[in-house]
Amino acid sequence: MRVTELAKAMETTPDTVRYYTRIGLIEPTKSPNNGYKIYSVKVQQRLKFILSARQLDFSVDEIKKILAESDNGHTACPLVREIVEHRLTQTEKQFQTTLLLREKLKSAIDEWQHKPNKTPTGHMICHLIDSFTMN
Amino acid sequence: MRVTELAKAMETTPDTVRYYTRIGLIEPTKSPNNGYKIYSVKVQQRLKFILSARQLDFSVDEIKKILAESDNGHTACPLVREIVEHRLTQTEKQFQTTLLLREKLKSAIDEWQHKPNKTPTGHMICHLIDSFTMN
DNA sequence: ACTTGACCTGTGTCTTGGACACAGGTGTAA
DNA sequence: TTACACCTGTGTCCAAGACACAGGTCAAGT
Repeated sequence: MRVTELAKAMETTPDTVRYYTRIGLIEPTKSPNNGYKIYSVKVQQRLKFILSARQLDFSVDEIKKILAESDNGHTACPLVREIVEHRLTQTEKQFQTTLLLREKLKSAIDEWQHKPNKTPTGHMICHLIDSFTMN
Repeated sequence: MRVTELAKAMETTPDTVRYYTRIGLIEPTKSPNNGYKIYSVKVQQRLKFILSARQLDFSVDEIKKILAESDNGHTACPLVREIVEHRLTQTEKQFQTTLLLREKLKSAIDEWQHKPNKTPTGHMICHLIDSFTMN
């Protein structure tokens, strides 16, 4: 398979496949006649794994480590468990941050509803934001 | 004021001040003797505005546009209203995404609890992830 | 055989918002 | 004077691809 073909089969983009190839996560062979990259079924399975891990928001670097472990014949499971735990705590934080931002934005919109537009003065750029200072 | 002094006064980092300076959001003058950048009170107010907008997750590029409008003597308020609306819808999406990810991670951890660690085989890298396919 | 044109290829560069590294300058104390 | 802590500007780096681009491929049409 060539890059676009593989991308379609795995429901991702050619650029993503190229990127993973570029950083050495997957290793195609070179077609001798035109130099195009050729991906085997084995590589396709590997890509599937990578994409699944990405769905769980594993970083590419983390995935690289997992694959390295696996390539050496060792269990990657403990590492995977560790990463997923870490990612959950991070996601919780992210969740709180997003929640807070949402509230900020809502209350800004709310607060600005009955305020007029103003021309900037020397010491004020936009009174909406200038007067909207939160913690 | 010099860079670190300004950063401390505005509760941000010198690197942030340098960055905004580098991209032209704020314009210090040069000290003639040592070439250091000197920030006026006017610039400090401008930086305060920028940081406030960043708190609402405005992008630096959006802020640049707002400042440009204001620098030309026009109201930036309509633009600000537009951006904040847009940012809210984006944040809502982000919120849903984070929510979904959190659930995924939780159910992964849950599901993996009673599964053993396994050594990789030729067609399997980590059975935890390999068997965890969602939507 | 030739040509058109659509699609495909690899490689190089760009993105965000700063963080970090680094060589050298400044300033105060001894 | 020297030592040393701190400060400075500039250059580079980060993640995870997206995008641009010059050139290659291939089937259809002539």
